[in-house]
Amino acid sequence: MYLRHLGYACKNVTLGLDTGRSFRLASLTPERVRDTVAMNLDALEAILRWNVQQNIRFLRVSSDVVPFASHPASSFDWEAAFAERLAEIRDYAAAEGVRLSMHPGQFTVLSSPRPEVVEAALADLDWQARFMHALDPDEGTLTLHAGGAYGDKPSALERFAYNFRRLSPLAQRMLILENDDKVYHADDVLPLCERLGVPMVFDFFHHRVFHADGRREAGLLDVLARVVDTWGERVPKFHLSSAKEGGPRTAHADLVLEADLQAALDLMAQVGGDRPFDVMLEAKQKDCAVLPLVGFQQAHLAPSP
DNA sequence: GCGAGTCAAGGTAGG
DNA sequence: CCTACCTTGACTCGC
Repeated sequence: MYLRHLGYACKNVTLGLDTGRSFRLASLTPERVRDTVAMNLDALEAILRWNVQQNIRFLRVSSDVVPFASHPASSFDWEAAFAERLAEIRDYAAAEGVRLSMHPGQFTVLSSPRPEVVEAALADLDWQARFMHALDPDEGTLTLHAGGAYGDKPSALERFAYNFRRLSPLAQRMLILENDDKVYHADDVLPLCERLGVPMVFDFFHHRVFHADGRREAGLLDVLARVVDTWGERVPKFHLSSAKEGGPRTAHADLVLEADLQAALDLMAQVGGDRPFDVMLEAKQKDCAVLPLVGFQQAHLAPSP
């Protein structure tokens, strides 16, 4: 397999632009939401144009792009107000072959035993699926973690599966599941993905943090092959970070070491098959982590026929 | 203009 | 029971 796109998340350090500016709930008015969404979409388009100039074609849009979108106190209809603007950006991204994604945050939990938490998560995933569909209907994804364990992981997984089926068809189609660094590792997430027919985004860094002793490396190729299978005809997506030196072992570094990317590419080469995959770099310095690796990425693209 | 206090939301680990 | 951590700063107020 060969690397297609490298991407980064939510904001651009070089340009000083952020797709997820927000404000306090106390300041919530329809006008404030409208102004903020307009600003975030302008930032998104400027970032996309800069990215294309740098040959970067993969970006995560912040889940705050529409502040309080699923909050009961908000009545702003972003779909009606920004239909044309979203279509413009969608057309630009499509013309340039740009892939987009979103990643609902830590509060979006489908496995929770608390009904109000699950209801909020369903509403959250629903609007983000519609937003993602408006921008990247073909390859857009919503990345989610499996949530908490609550002292009984099998029951939590059952709740996840049950609540997954309560999502809108669009949200079900856009959702993908990621292994985390302390509760649901790849061996938990992969069977869930296979059971639900949901693609799995494999996070190399979380996997390494979880298996710090290295003893999981033996079966890793089999896991990766199954991860790729969960994507069917779609292009698989991976997450990669380097460890922050001296920080907590789960912390992301400012940049991504070329050696860490190379290690991931070596593994993927061993998985085999002539098909592409994308890698989202999760690093503090965002675009600055991707830039030095773009040339590296070009060298690993499949040769043109 | 600036520094300090605060922010919608969940969950885990450790004391 | 409480705090720090994931994340993740940056918004908002009061001076």
